[in-house]
Amino acid sequence: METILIVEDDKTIAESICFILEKDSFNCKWFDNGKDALEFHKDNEVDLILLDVGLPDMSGFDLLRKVREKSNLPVIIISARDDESDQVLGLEGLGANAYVTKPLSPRLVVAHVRAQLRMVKPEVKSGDSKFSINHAMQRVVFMDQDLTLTPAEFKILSHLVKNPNRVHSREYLMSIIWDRPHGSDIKTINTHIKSIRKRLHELDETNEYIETHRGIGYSLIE
Amino acid sequence: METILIVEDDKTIAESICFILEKDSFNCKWFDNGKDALEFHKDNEVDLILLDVGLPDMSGFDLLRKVREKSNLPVIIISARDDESDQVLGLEGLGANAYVTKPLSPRLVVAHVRAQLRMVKPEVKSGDSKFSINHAMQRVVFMDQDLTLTPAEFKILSHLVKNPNRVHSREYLMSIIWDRPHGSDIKTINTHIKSIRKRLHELDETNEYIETHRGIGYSLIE
DNA sequence: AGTTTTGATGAAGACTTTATGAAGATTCTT
DNA sequence: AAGAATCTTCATAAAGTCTTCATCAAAACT
Repeated sequence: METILIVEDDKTIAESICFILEKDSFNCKWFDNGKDALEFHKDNEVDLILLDVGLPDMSGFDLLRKVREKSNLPVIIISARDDESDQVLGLEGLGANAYVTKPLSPRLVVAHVRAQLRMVKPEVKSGDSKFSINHAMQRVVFMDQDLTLTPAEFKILSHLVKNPNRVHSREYLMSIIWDRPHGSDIKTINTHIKSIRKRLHELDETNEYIETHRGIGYSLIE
Repeated sequence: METILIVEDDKTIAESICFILEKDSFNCKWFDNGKDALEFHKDNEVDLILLDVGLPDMSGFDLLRKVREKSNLPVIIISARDDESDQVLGLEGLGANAYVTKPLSPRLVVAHVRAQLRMVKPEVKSGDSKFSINHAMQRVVFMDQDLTLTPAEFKILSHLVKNPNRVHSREYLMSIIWDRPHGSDIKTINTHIKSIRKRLHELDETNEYIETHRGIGYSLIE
């Protein structure tokens, strides 16, 4: 599920956007200031940012600049001002991906969000990957065969399959296994990865599909 | 060079957009009707479409639908109407990527074009450097190939790539590797630079990309 | 030219992170 | 409640990475 980060100091607006997005089965995280949002972005996997440029603690543009130092993810700017030079600065200078002006309709926001995410994650579905997901059966299909996985293994592997070719930190993979915080050892993930690899090897000796990124986490290679 | 297809029946608008885009070194192709534009798109490589929804022969939405049957390329809709349900239909239903309303400023159009192309072709962005950063995989891309780097090497090289053509002291590069103060020998950096150079040489014998500045530090040359 | 300083290089060892197998703890099923 | 499956922890092995050191080469200085 995609995580959308909303940075918006107007609670009413934020809540209505969140409400719509979550009804559309996005995972929504709201911050009313730039500092906390940056913090969250640093430690968590975020798929898109909705950013109000008029924040109390720092300019939205500053926040965007900071985000862009580290990542490339889609950012949609929300602005009260329909000011052209602001738009150009945001889009061109700082690398925002879209710009919507207030008053904004929730439907339109969702439309923009979808339009951006469609570009970033085009081939979640049936590419020529050796993997696919059978949600109904809670199974991952690998080379046309159903993999027998434990619940934790399924959560991890299906996430990797949905987001291949990118690194996922152990912390993030942990958060996928548990709904609520759980003070377990981060190395637990190593063990789960080990058993997933073992199951994959039973069907395909030759290749290594899960790659280790030292000091960071794991990724699935297509 | 990127080819932009403009579908717009107002000659004045089309010309001014073309003028700006070509000054920005895009290759621009203008059609005043949907049929010819579709024809062109079928036989030529197009990187982005700027589409006026109010066309004489067919609705821009129909054109968009036809384009989407075959390809996924970014489409920016130009509309005289600031009508929300049109926007939602274009963005969500038909898969447009952005929506701008008239009257439109050329600078803003270029900003939107760049914002879209940046997503599709990440390397188009600033300059034609041989380096870019693959954030998702925590890798530096050099001449279209992923470099395998250790964590310390990635931290150093990605910093150099983000800030090319300027000298970075060893002290500063050290501070990038460690979060907290760490009483290590400053010459450690020399060794890291050595191994980064070695990896670069494996892909490109001829050139020297990292320059030594005696008594100061290192810089990356573009 | 000779001396001094600074950087490059290759290799060794210390250190850190990950893999692995197995045991204990927990949860689920029957 | 017993048994099975799963999850977590732990100890140890293995792999990978970082730092240091000795030596050589290059540049700067006298």
